[in-house]
Amino acid sequence: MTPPARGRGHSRDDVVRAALQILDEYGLPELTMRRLASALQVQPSALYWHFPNKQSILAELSDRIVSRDSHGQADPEWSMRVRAEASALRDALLTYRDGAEVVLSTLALGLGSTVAHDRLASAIAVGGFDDNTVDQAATTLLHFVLGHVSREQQRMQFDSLGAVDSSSGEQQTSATGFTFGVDLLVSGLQSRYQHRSEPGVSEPEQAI
Amino acid sequence: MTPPARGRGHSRDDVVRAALQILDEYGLPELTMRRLASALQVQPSALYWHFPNKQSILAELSDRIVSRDSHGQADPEWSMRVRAEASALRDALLTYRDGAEVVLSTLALGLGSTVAHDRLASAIAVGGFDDNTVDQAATTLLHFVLGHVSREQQRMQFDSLGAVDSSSGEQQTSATGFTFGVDLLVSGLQSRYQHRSEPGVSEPEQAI
DNA sequence: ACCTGAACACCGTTCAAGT
DNA sequence: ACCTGAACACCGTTCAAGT
Repeated sequence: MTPPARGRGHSRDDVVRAALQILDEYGLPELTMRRLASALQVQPSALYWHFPNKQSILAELSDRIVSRDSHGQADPEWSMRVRAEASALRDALLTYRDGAEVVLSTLALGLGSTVAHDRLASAIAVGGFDDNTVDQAATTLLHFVLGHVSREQQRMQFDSLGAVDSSSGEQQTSATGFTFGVDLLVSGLQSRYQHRSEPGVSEPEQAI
Repeated sequence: MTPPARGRGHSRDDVVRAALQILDEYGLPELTMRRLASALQVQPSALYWHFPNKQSILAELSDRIVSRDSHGQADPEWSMRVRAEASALRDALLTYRDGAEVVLSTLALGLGSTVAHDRLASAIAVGGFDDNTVDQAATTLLHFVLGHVSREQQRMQFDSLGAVDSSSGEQQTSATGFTFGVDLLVSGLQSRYQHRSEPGVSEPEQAI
């Protein structure tokens, strides 16, 4: 099963991969249906056999960018797990040019999967918080990560055009700011709900 | 001083006010240069005498939306002040349809003023944190507020099209989620830096 | 100071028709 | 199953010229 069915034409996956390449190489504003079509040596209208519209292509890109799993083994400590998950998400977004913007705009339209939110949520859930807290905290953290990386990538693009000083400080400042924000949220969770977990080591407390 | 100089034509301010009205009435996707021009009974090219391009108009809108001051007198307690400032920003964004999106996209392009960030920062600064902490926390909070309200407005728009159940729960859930996120960040600040408060500034601030 | 007229170089999307 | 050809209904922006 999962039949190849490859006659001559392109598959849906070909479209997505070409789109990802244009995105990474030239950025989101250059990712047009016409340009994507010509990269596949096809008429623009041909794309509409594979996808109903441009936004659905962007939603697919968003899912692929975010779904790139990376992290090593999971830390038993929930707060470390949250940090690791947040960093993994940041890394995934940084993998493609304008990655955060793509995910952000897809989210703003209510499209795309919830995998990013869910990954953060399940890490937080290890801390034994109630479902509502887990969901809200995951949403807050997701907003922060997307906003932060979006600005990070914006600055990267800005710097790449006539940067005077692209020396040491910038990336460190970015990563430091990221860590700061994540830690702030983790601290907030710890201080307000720490009393819900037992003082032992790594015990199977969970929400769902 | 501040000469009227009103001959016959429109002022820069006329353009902005017309744009704000289109934004609020029909939403961001309908706010095109051509539509804006026709609302002013003018050719599209006339807009380029007032502004260099569309993005600069959006940046101006962003500033106006965010600059709407509202809050009553300032609470002496820094954490209450932060909550009030965050709520005021949310209210300002909710004043215009797609308000959060406009500000978010302007911020993403590195345009617009920093007044939103600065207001949050000065509220946090009352807590006596070091400059770096103030700046990072303000950025984190700003990202959260923009992300949250953006989703809120997206849902409002979605619900307005064929909503089955627009009854009680929704707005309460939204406002609750907002409060939760702000409180989470405030708690994070309190738990990690409470010991840093300055002796002579105001009064001893206390948590919870 | 403020705008017109006309054009340029694009967009996303639809749809009948082809193979 | 996958694509072409041609069109539709738009965009933002430029620029000489007008008053």
